[in-house]
Amino acid sequence: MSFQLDQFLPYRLSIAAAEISSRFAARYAAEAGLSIPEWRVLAHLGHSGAVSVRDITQRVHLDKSVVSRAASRLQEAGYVAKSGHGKDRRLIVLQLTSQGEELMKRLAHVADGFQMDLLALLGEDAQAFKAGLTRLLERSDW
Amino acid sequence: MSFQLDQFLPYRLSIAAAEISSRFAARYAAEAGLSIPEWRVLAHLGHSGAVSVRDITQRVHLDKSVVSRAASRLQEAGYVAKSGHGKDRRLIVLQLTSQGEELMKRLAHVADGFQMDLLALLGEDAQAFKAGLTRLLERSDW
DNA sequence: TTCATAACGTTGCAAGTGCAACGGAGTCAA
DNA sequence: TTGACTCCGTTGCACTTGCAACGTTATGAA
Repeated sequence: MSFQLDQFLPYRLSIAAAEISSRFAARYAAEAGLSIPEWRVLAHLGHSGAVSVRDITQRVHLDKSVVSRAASRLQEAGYVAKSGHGKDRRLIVLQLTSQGEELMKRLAHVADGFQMDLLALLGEDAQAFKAGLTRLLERSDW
Repeated sequence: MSFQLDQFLPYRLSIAAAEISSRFAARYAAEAGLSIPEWRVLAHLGHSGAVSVRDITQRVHLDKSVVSRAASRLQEAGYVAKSGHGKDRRLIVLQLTSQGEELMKRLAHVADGFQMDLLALLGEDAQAFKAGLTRLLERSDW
C-alpha cells in the first residue's frame, strides 16, 4: 500500500484549517470588509488594550510588516488610533477607537457563534480535539 | 470577560496547521527542494498513477494554475513526465518518472516518520483528534 | 453538419506575504 | 559624552497565489 496524501495528518489539518478560516473570514468580510490580518489585529487589540506593533506581532503570528499594514488600514477605516509612547519613542501605541470597540463587540458575537457551531460539529470529539490542539501548540520547539 | 483570540478555535487550528506544515515543508525542501504544491502533486501522482491536471486539482485543494506550474517545475526537475491523452486531446496526462518514483519512496518514509511523531505528540488524544478532523472535513457544505 | 457552449491547461495580472534594509531612537560600555 | 550595537515601525522588492482571460478541443442541440 503506497503513501496516501489524503490520509496524511498534516495535509488533512492544513485543508481543514484553510477551509474553516476561509468560511469564518467570509463572515467578518461581510460584516466589516476585514482581511484576516486586520481581523487578528482588531481582535487582539480588543482584548489587550493599548499595545505596540511589536506586542501584536509576537502574539498573533504575523510578520511585523503585515501587522504594520493592517494597522494602517484599520486606522484609515477609523477602527484604530495610533499614538506615540511616552517613554520609548520608537514604539507606536495602538488602541481601538470607540468605533473599533463597537465593531469588535459585534464580531465577538459572530466569532462565538461560529465557534459554537464548530464545537457542535465536533460533538463528542470536541474536548479531545481541543486538547490535541493544545498539545500541538505547546510543543513549538521541535 | 472579553473575546480572546488565542482561545478561538479557528485561530488555534490555523496556527497549528501553519506551524506543522512549515516544519514538514522544511523536511522535504531539504530532501528535494520541493515547495508545498510540488510536494502535493508529487504525492498524489505517487498514489494515483497517470492522471490529468484536472484530477489533481480536484483532489489536492489547489488552484489549477498552481498545479499547472508545479507540474511544469517537477517536469523540469525530471520527476514527472507529461504526455497527451489518447482520446481527449484537451487533457494532459501526468505521471511520475522512475526518478520521481524513487524520490516519492524516500519522501513517503519521511512523511510516515513525521506523522508518527505527530501521533506520539498527540498521545491519548490522537484518535479523537483524527476523528474530529474527519468530521470537519466531511462537513464541507455549510 | 454547423454553431453555440463548456471544459482543458496555460498565461497575465493584481494583490498579499515574507524577508531584508532603512532611518530613527534607545542602551550601555569605554 | 561618545560610539557601537540593538530594537522599533515602515517600506521596497521578489515571489507566490487566486482569478480571469485565452487558445484549443470536445460536446450536443438544431
